[in-house]
Parts: sequence; structure tokens; C-alpha cells
Amino acid sequence: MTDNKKRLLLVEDDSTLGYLLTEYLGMKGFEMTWATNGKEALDKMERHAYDLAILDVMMPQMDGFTLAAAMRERNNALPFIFLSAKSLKIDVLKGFALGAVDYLKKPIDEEELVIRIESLLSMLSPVPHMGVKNSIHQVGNFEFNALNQELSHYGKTVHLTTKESELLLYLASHRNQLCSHKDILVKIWGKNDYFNKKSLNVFITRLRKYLEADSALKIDNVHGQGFIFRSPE
Amino acid sequence: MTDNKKRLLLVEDDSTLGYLLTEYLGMKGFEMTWATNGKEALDKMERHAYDLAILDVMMPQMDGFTLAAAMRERNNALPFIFLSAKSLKIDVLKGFALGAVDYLKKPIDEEELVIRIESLLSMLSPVPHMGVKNSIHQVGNFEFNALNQELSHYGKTVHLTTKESELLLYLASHRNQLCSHKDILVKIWGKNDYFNKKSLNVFITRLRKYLEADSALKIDNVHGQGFIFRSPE
DNA sequence: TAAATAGATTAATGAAAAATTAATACGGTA
DNA sequence: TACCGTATTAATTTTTCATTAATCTATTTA
Repeated sequence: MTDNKKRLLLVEDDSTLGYLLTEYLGMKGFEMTWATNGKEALDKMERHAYDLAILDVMMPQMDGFTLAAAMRERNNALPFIFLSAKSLKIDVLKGFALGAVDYLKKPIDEEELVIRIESLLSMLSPVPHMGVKNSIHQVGNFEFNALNQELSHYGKTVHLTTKESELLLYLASHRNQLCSHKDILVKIWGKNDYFNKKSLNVFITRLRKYLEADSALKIDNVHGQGFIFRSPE
Repeated sequence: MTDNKKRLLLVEDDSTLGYLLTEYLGMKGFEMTWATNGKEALDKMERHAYDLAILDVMMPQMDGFTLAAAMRERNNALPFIFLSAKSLKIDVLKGFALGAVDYLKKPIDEEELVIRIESLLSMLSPVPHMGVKNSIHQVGNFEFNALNQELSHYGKTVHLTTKESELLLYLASHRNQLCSHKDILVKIWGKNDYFNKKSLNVFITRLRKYLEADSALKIDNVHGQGFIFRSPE
């Protein structure tokens, strides 16, 4: 599909409301089709693909409930919501029993309608689990996946421990900046004391070892201050 | 999951309404958990799996909006609906903007609540899972039929137990990604405690044994974090 | 340039985590 | 009730990893 606008089919006999909603929703980025009765709606459904139908309940000839039942009978999987002045509980229950994904009572607030439609559409077409957060960093000619704690170099991957990964992430997000002992220790070790500082040195050494395959990368010490992770941006 | 009751987390400070809804929804076939404040709710979410959360908006200390924001911050994918006496449009919009799947105005009609919950659950749950479960997965040079719980290797088929199959399905759908203990346990065992973690290890061992015939497949442990199922895509 | 301080490196330690194996409990069934 | 397959819990062994210690090297400064 070249156009990713969502297509809505509005079934509404009242021309004022029909026109208003068509305009408003169209303005909000939906591709609108407006049918003024059930028969026309069924016909359009046959011939076009829609993402969601909005059915008015009270219509002459064929009411929204009947239309929904007819859709179901034709094995039409198009999800639909009802708009209705009938706010009686029994009607709401009937609406859902017919398979509606929502039931809105008139008068309709247009903004609420839009946000509900968007919510429903996003529920109905769930994102196929986009491969987790984007936590992959290019570090020199390494690829660093902070989430999986992996560091790859031309296909060769090593596993970092949690602390190693945290420290590398900190340095990599502050490349070419002085990172003070204090800041690193507070951020990663939680506190800044004599022993943690010793520990930090151990981990710096380890990272240097991991990264030595790329000579453009260096972890420089600034005497008495901290470290600078030198890396081309 | 052995029990297919849907699990709801109700967050409601008012004890009368909380009790009423817990009883009513419990009677209607849901497995209910009732938290009386946001902190308690967040805690329960960490340790248990729920299918839907019902959040009261107006609560002392942490209101429902803040709670929803905290959930999102923690990358908690639990879908939620708001219950609120605040029927102002701005609040409804805010609720949806925070990712709510519905926003119901008090006074709540219990029957409508039930049918809306059911409608939402059917929209939310069966799509992602059934689809995956129905398909046959190529796992290395194994063929994994999650529905039949069968694992085949060049014509040789073994039968997996339910838990084995669920775990393999989870890992296979997250291949080469770190799967935290917590996520696995919450998703498959329903809760995350000391004993389940032991149990998980047992099942990991079993899967490793099944899969050892293909040396390209590995279930690596990430110390203190979880597991990564390594498998060519 | 020598002494003092800071940093780097390697190796050792101990606690925690994980893997493995064994034992028990449970649920259906004949 | 005895049996079988499965899930959970327990006990044991193995591995991992942050810390600490010990040793070596670099930098500062008097």
C-alpha cells in the first residue's frame, strides 16, 4: 500500500452529521467514504477495503444493528463501531454482542471520536514487534548492542558483562568528553569511594582490551580527573 | 498458561467500589487482583502477568494518569483502561494520549464494563498469539510446531510438554534478543518468584538437550539478566 | 632526578548465579 | 490403587563476575 492513510467507512443517514464527520475525519488524515444507508454500505464493502466502519444505529430502512448482522453474515471481518443516540444499556450491550469494537453515544465529540478511532486502529493492527529498542551503537568499527550486552567486530561477537556494558555505554554516550571518575562511579557504581575507583580501573583495562582492534579508539586518562573515550563520531 | 481465565488488575482506592468490582468481575469469570494504590499496582505488575489493568483516575498519592505514565516508563506493555468521574473532554483525551485502550466515565455500569473488557481483550490478545502459535517455525534445522507441541529433526519427532513448548515458542519468537528472567517468568509462569526461576532453569536445560543436535543453536545465559536464544534467522 | 602520587595491569578471591542431577508432588487413567 | 508422565522443589556442582590485592608503569612536583 503506497498510501498509509487509514480508510474509514462512515454509514450515516443524517446528511448534516455525515458531511461534518466526513470533512472532519478527512481533515484529520483519514481516507473517508460516506454511505448514507446500509445497502450502499454493504455494496461499498464488497468492492473496497476499509480499516474500520462507523455505523450509525438509527437509520431508516436498515438500522446499524441489522447492518452489522448482515456484515457478519457475509463473513465480513471489517471491524466496526456504533454511533448512537440510543444510550440505553440494552443497546450498548447489543452493539458489543454484535461484535462492535466500540459504542459511542451521541452527541459525538469529534476529538474524542478521532482519538478513539486511532486507539482502536492501533489495537487492531498491532505492530509486529519491532526488534526492541534501538540500542545499537556504532563505536569505531565495532557494533555495540547495549541491550544484549554484545560487542561485534566484523562478525566476531563478544559478550560483555553487565558492568562492562554499562561502562561502555556511558563512555560511548559521552565520546570525546571528559568523564570524571566521580560521575562514572556515581552513575554506574552508585557511589564514589576508594575501592570503586580501583574497580573502575579494572574495567577500563578490560574495555581497552576489547577495543584495541580499532586503533582509532582510545580510552585516555586525564590525570587526577577521569577518562576521555576518543572515538570518531 | 494452564488456566485461561483472563487476569485483571484493578487499581481503585475506594474500598466500596473496589470490593464491588472485584466481586462482580470475579463472578463474571475474571481472575481479579485489586490494588488500592499506584505503588502497590506497579509492584504487582512486576511480579505477575495480567491481561488488562483497570485504573481509577482520581486517587490520592498517585493518580491513574501518573501510574500509566510510570508503567510506560518501565516499558510495561500491559494494556489499561481508565475509570473516571472526570468526564471532561481534556481528561479523556489525556487518557488516550497516555495509551489507554478505553476510558469509561463513572458511574460505571457493570454490565457495560464487562462487555467492554471482553471486547478489548478479544481485540488485544488472540491476534498476536494465535497467529504465532499456529505457524510452524523453522528453528535451525529443526521444525517446531508450536500448536502440536512437536519438534522435528530430519523426520525424527519428539513431543514437547506444554511448558517446554511455550518456552521454546517464546525464545524462538525473540531469537538473538536478551530475554530477561522476569519477562519469561511473567509471560509463561504468570509470576516471577524464587521457585519459578528454579523451574525455568530446569526447562532451559531440557530445551538445550533437545536442541543440541544443531550446533548452530544455543541458549546462552547472560549472568544475572536472562537468556539469549542464538539461532540463525 | 628522586619521592610521591596516580594509573594500568594481571592475578586471586569469594559470593552469587546458573547448570545439572535427583527427589518429590501432582493429576490423570486404567 | 498402582502407574505414568509431567511439573515443581531441593541439593549439588560448576561457572561467572565484581571486587580486592599485588605488582608494575607513568606522571607530577619538590
